[in-house]
Amino acid sequence: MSSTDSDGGIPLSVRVAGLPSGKRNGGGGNDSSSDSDNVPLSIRSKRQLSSADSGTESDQPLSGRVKAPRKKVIANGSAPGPAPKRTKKALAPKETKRPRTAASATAAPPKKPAVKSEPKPAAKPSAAKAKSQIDRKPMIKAESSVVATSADGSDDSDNENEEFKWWLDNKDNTGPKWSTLEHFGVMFPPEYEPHGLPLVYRGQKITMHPLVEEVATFFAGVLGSDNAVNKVFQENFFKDFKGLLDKHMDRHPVKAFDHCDFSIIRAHLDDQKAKRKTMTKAEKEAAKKEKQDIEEKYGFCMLDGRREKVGNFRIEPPGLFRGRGAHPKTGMLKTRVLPEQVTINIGSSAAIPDPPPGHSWGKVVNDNTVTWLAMWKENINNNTKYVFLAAGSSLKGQSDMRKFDKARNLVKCVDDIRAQYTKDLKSEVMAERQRATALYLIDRYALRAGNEKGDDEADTVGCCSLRCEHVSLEPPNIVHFDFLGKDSIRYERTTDVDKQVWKNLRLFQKAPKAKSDMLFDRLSPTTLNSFLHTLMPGLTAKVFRTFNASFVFQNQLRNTPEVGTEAEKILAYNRANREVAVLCNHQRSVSKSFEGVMTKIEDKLLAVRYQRMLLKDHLMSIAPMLKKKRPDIAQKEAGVTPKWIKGYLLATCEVDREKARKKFERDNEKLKEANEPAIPESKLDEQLEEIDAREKSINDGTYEPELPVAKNATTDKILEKIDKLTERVGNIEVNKIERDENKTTALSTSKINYIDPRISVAWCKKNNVPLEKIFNRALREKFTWAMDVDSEWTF
DNA sequence: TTAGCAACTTAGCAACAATCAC
DNA sequence: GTGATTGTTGCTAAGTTGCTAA
Repeated sequence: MSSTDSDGGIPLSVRVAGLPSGKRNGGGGNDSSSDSDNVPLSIRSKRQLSSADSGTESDQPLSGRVKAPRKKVIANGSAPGPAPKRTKKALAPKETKRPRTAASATAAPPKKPAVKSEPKPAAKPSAAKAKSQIDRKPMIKAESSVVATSADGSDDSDNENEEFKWWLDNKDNTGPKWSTLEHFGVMFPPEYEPHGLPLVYRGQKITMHPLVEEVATFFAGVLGSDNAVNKVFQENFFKDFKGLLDKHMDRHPVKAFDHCDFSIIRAHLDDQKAKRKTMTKAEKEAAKKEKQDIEEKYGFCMLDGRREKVGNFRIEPPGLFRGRGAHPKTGMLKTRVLPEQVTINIGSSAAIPDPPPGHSWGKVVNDNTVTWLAMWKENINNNTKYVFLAAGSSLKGQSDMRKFDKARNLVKCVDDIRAQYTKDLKSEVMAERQRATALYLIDRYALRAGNEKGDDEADTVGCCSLRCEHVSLEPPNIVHFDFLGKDSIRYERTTDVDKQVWKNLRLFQKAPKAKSDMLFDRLSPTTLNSFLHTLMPGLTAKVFRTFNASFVFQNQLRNTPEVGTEAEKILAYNRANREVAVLCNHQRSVSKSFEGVMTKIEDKLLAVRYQRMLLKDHLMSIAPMLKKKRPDIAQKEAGVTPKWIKGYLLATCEVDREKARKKFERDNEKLKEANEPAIPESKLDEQLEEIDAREKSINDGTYEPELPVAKNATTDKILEKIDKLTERVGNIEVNKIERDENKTTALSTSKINYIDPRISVAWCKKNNVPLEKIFNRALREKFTWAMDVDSEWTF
């Protein structure tokens, strides 16, 4: 099934998206504006209207005039008027006024009271005892729960913990996240080791203070990337770099970025990289062992007595902030995190991990209402960074399962919700009409909620933060979206919408609004989500994305051929996955090697077809009667033209020459090592002459190609070989199509985050496709909880 | 009412590892 | 065995959501 259709090339999933019912749009055709004024509000709408009526301008009756965003009024205390971008107040890093966690010894109790199910120890075990204490605990294999359900036959009986299937417990998840928690803390990046190489400034070599040199080395590391030539990146880097120069180096001459030359340091980095590549086997083994030891120590924790994998146990190393898109802070120095900045969260009876020698932890808390093991604040945006458990852990799994179950609940009430917002599209209350329109877009196009952003962030938007300039309208009901979404990924789509939605969008853009004004000036994710809570417990804008992704996927899987090869079934699976990725606008940049790879695949395809052609021709010459039984034998091979054949054959000559030379060199090197006489050069010359003769015959047109079967092969043997080549052709074609279709679409994001894994498991069971063909190890680990569903399970 | 924050999920990319083709 | 290619993993930025203090 094609992913597009005749009316405008809009992806099918986007237009109709395999909806749970045919009621997606409700009032598609009936949209006279006089209607809208007379539609009786539902009881719910009326109640909302009355509560919303309590005194804000958002509830004014609809009219041509649209008030400027409220925020603007409040911020300036001046008359309403068009505001440019709705922004958060610029945030200066502020001291936290409301600690949510309790420090183990001195801090006040947490605001959100932690449920302490562990008995308080009389005294803290010493840090020195920590390791021995954890070592005594039963160990669970990293992929414990996977082992229990994996098909690889590996041992799954050596530990009772491996049988722990939390998803079979019908426990509500509102209580504490854990009862006991033990871990070794976090791992810090290694200290900087100065190399002593200079920065060259206006031709003058400047040896730097180690703290300055470190930052210069960060910049040398990005040379050659887009960042290095990004003016904002350069400016932000240089500001921080110069600050360090001024602080640590008296009378340095560095004034301007443009005169800084980091190439000596860069050469050193390249050299180091090359050295790492030429490590001996023993060195590689040692490095691997060291990595394993670190992962063994920091990579696991004991959660409620079970050994669970920790995710990002490494503290982020210092470097240059690589904000995406046009981020105003990109290039700024991300400073080194010290243990004193790190808060450790651990069970109250567990041994507190040792901080690095000479340091202490910022805080140690015992908060079992949260899932993080450690946290710190980064200096760029004052954001909190957390150390969480790995994706395959029970905590993450539970959260994932809840997410998909919630989306699945939406299936039951989505028709009512759609009916509700369809009705509200004509509401007399502007706020309601905007909310309904936004909800339509979120539901139909899987848009994100779209929170406000600050001036110190990249200018990206979601549904609620769309500005008039992001939407252009074309009668009667065509909408063109063009904006930068999360990660500054462009969302560009032309589509037909419900007529009332179109009218609403036109109304929301009406003067005096400027292009840079908010499209939904009476709406925010908070108000939208509050409304959604009234329709279904726990419902938020985000749930629609999960719901629609999973639903579209399940519907698209219906295109799986009942009789077909495994490759064809997987192609259908990937196509369904792609529909979802397109719906969610999951893009990736085209790899640099894409064109080359496609050319190679095309060459490979033609080469196999050429082989098949030779066999067909041969068969026709020895058994022409087969033409009736196997008409495919007489069919021409697409693309295998005389011109292509000649070019291909000549290219093989060149390849064979190169091979002969290399083999000759390699063989002689081996002989030299074994102190044996070398093969004379004349042997190579003989081979090359043969190839020359072949090349000549190709050019003459007298070349007799070699058959890919024995000369005396029976017709059955030849047919068998033809069939094998046909299968290869099919596989290469499928591969080619998939690659082309996936050029700019990232399938993995939706697979990891949006598509209910139970749909995939059921599909595999139904179609006899091994799960490992569609879920890699990490996904199988992440989704252990989904493995038990049967082939008939539906979302 | 709203700014600010905590606690999470979602996201693309680059480095690394595994596999493939020769 | 080696280099090329492909798949996987780790990293960390960038979102969403819910809550609370002011």
